[in-house]
Amino acid sequence: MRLKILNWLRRPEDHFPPHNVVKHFNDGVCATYIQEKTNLSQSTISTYLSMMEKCGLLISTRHGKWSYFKRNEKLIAQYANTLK
Amino acid sequence: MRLKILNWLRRPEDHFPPHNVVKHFNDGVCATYIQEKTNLSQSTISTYLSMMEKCGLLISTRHGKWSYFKRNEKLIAQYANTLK
DNA sequence: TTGATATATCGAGATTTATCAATATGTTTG
DNA sequence: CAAACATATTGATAAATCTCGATATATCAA
Repeated sequence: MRLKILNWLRRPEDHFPPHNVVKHFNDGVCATYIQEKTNLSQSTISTYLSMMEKCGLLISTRHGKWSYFKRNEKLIAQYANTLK
Repeated sequence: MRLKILNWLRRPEDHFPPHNVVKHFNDGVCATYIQEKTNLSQSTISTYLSMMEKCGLLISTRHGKWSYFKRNEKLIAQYANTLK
């Protein structure tokens, strides 16, 4: 599921509805949208996203009550390279 | 540990002693050497290696009583690419 | 300030994984 | 063939992971 999330976040506009307040995906996608798309519980997604941030795979930005998550391309590229 | 094994098998001559009967690494490295290097039990390594073969990550060749394992570069490249 | 909404944390159960010892099977060699 | 050696399979346990519901915390909006 976390790999899927990483994939969706490559091009958020292809996988998520537009945000209502922040009118772009510059900081990624809000946790709620990700939760809805995965059908996992809110607590699970919250944990996943913060784990992934701690790992360096994601970058999170808080805008008011929402947390947005986007890929940390630099780190992801490094991971992928290590594996390769 | 399995990632380590995959790494060692990139250049067996850098990580394993030479084979006594089969005088090359053309088919990879025998299970015993891998087991010794990992310090995992024989049964664990046997299971790991056959899992990895089933996954397509390794190719195994039996020469007499020995089983040799080498990387399946084609499949590995595909995996790495998918992840990337 | 309060209620509503978004996210975070905690504690727990079910499932999966890592790993072993014991044993079985296969292969060579004297 | 029998002993010796290499590998495979089985059954088991401890640890890790997945995932949840309940609850806590943070933030906005009226």
